[in-house]
Amino acid sequence: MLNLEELEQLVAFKELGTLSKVAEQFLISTPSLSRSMYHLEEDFGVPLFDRSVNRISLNETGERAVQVARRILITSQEGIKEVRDYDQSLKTITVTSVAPAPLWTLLPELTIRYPNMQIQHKVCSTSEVLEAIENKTTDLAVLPFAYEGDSTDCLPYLKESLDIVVPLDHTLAKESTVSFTDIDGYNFLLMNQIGFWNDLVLEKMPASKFLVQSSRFEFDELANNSTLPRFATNLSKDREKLQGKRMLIPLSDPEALITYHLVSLNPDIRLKDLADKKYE
Amino acid sequence: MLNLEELEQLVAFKELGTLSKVAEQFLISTPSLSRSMYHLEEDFGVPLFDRSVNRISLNETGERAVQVARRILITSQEGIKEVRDYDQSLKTITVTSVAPAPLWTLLPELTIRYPNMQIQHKVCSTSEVLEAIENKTTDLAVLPFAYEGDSTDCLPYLKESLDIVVPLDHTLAKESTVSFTDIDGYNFLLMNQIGFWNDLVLEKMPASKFLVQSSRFEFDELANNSTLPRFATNLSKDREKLQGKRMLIPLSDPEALITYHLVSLNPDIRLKDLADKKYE
DNA sequence: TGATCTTACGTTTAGCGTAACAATA
DNA sequence: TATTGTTACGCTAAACGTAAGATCA
Repeated sequence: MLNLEELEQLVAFKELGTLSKVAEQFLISTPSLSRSMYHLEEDFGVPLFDRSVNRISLNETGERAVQVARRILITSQEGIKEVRDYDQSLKTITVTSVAPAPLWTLLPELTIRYPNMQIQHKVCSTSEVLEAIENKTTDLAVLPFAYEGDSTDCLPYLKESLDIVVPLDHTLAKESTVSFTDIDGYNFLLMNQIGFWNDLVLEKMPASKFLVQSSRFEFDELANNSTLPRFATNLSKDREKLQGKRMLIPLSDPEALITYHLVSLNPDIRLKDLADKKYE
Repeated sequence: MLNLEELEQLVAFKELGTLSKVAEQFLISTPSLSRSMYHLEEDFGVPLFDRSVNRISLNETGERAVQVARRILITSQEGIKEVRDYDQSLKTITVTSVAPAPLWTLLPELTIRYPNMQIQHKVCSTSEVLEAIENKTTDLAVLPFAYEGDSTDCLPYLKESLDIVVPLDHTLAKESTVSFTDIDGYNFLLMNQIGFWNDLVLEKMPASKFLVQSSRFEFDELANNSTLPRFATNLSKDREKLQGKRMLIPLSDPEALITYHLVSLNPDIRLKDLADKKYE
């Protein structure tokens, strides 16, 4: 039966050319390696080397055996990785959400309810979340609408409504509500990595330009020290930081009020334990 | 590093269910197997089993590890076979011919010239021989025409011309030559496994029916004890067996006289040593 | 009570390194 | 003469089997 370590030595011999160098690399003696090479010939059942008294080299069959050895070693290494990854996946709950807000309550809840599990989360676009559901590459998904899978577990979780934040002397500041049509054309400050909302405002406000920020710190600095309007929601953490210098105006469009739905792809995670009770 | 024998034991455990049965099959003790299973968990680096005090079973990761183990073992077994086959191919000269006649001289010549090599031969249709050349699955090929490969070694080898053999009182017996058109419609006795000639007569004599024989003995019996016409060539071994009871009539069509060409796909086999000197 | 798995323990053996040797460049 | 591969030999560590123990059906 083949021995994977000897196969590695065979591949190393192909690359280094002499047993001495292989011995150096593997930190073993040359006699040991010499024996390994004989052993390989026994295992394959055919001669793999041309030998003169102090010279050993691969024959044609040996060259082929090196290719075969590489293939077996790769299969083995990938196999180990596959098993380890699978083991890890059993210990990890993966959450994929269209927006960050639902994660603020969901992740702590998961941490408490599954204390032995690692929680992994990701915010991305609606289409990417749907893809993750179809491919079952996530345990838990958060969508801005109900998922119409056959037997897929799906429950409403949270409502979020979009507002705009403008300086008190802004043209729009006198309005009590605005629509996307009203604000289309104004340039907005926009935080990156907010998944779903990104796509929505880009679609609804084609005439606007967005100053997209990836860093929260820089976003906050710009938000407080410029007259550029930005977005907020009923769940925004910085809702109270307006300090009377900014005005909050809700968006009247129905698309600006969405209900997040949880989708569970993992039978071990029951949504009834997680979903807000007011939806029961 | 993984051990292939332990992987086999893992697969066997999946199939047999208990270590005792695996131990029986592998002719080793159960403690040894118990240790192997612990060792596998070390190699993969993750738990593979659920253990109670006198019960061991695969967990989810273990089931996945069994699939991985099967894959590695198959890769390994196929690899060994590949190397052995390759080694064998280096010791074998494969000859693929469109007809048997060229082999009668070619095979003995090869046996003498390459005494350490096994000679393997096969007679098949022209298209199959061409395929073998393209795929390089043969060392030596015999075609009924010259092969127009770029740098491919190709030399003429032998001429063969087709005759028909009829009883003395046959309608055609008075002719000194015949064409395929003349004999189309007559039913013929035909030996199987003559490759190229089969295809030719079937193409040239669409109105004829052929009584195909696979056994040389039965063919000879029918040939001598029926009035059915058959084919022969200038190289036929049974040419002298006519005993005055049958008549040989050559075919006049140019297609009935062909020149066999040797094609070598193996640089170690030089055609100059094999091809008939009269073509030089 | 029989079947199953694990632990403990003594033994065997397979594999390793050192030393020595032969041959090459 | 330095480098390389193989053989010989003694030793170590890994692997094995037997025996014994614990648990479950």
